[in-house]
Amino acid sequence: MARAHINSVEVRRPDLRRPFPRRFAQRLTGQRVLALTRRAKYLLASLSSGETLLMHLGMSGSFRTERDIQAGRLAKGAIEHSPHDHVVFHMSTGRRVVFNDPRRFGLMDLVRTQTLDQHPAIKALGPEPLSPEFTAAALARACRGKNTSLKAALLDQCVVAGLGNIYASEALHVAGLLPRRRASTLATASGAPREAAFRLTAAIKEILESAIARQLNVEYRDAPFLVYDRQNEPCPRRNCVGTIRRRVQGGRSTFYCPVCQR
DNA sequence: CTGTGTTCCTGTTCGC
DNA sequence: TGCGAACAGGAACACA
Repeated sequence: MARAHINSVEVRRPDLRRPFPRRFAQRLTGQRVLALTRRAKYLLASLSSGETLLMHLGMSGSFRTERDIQAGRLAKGAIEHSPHDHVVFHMSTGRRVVFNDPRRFGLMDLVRTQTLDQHPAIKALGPEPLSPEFTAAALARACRGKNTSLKAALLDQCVVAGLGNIYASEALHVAGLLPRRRASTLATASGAPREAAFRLTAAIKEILESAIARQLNVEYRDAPFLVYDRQNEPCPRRNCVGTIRRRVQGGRSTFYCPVCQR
């Protein structure tokens, strides 16, 4: 849990995907970070001011921390820095937290912690996939009557929060479901979950848990995916003779096995 | 309202 | 080697 103070903040450009909120640096300066949490793909730092710093990495964003070497006697502007280091938090611990984002699809906003749930980016989010609330029944309900594909439904953050393009393909493969299958086929006419909904819910939980475990283990961090980025390779499922295909769906690459996914 | 396509931006990789 | 095209892990927005 974080307890450091933000001594100062450098904001090196006026915007990322959207403008920084007004008086951004001033509102952060001197604040203590009470907690660092997450909702879907949003990082949340709750501050002693009663505001929460809401951050999103977009596609190319990242944070790093390093020892905060003070400018000292160097002239202002004499320090070289990466053109994509857009925000630097100077912390009371003597370290700095640097936000780097070449494509600038990231996002930072400040919202009152009390009304965080009303924030437009947060309020429409569906259940966390690893929470007990994310069940086959919940998934079926969210997909009931949806004319769109399963792949699109999984990327819809209202249906389930936090799945991205890679793990949508991975989960559909584990569940044995075709990405283009209609989302509505997860539910019966009355909205009850069909077997496919149970399989997909379990597959999502399984794929995310193993992904997290992998990220926690340096040795396996770069292990290959099951189907993502593996077009023309043999299907990894035991006894399946299929070949992984790639197709563009809703403008995003989708990978699947046409033999074992139905 | 629902579903699909476009757009934001820059870096890397691929094919000629 | 150089060059342009295609593509990249996200989500807001415009539009049919």
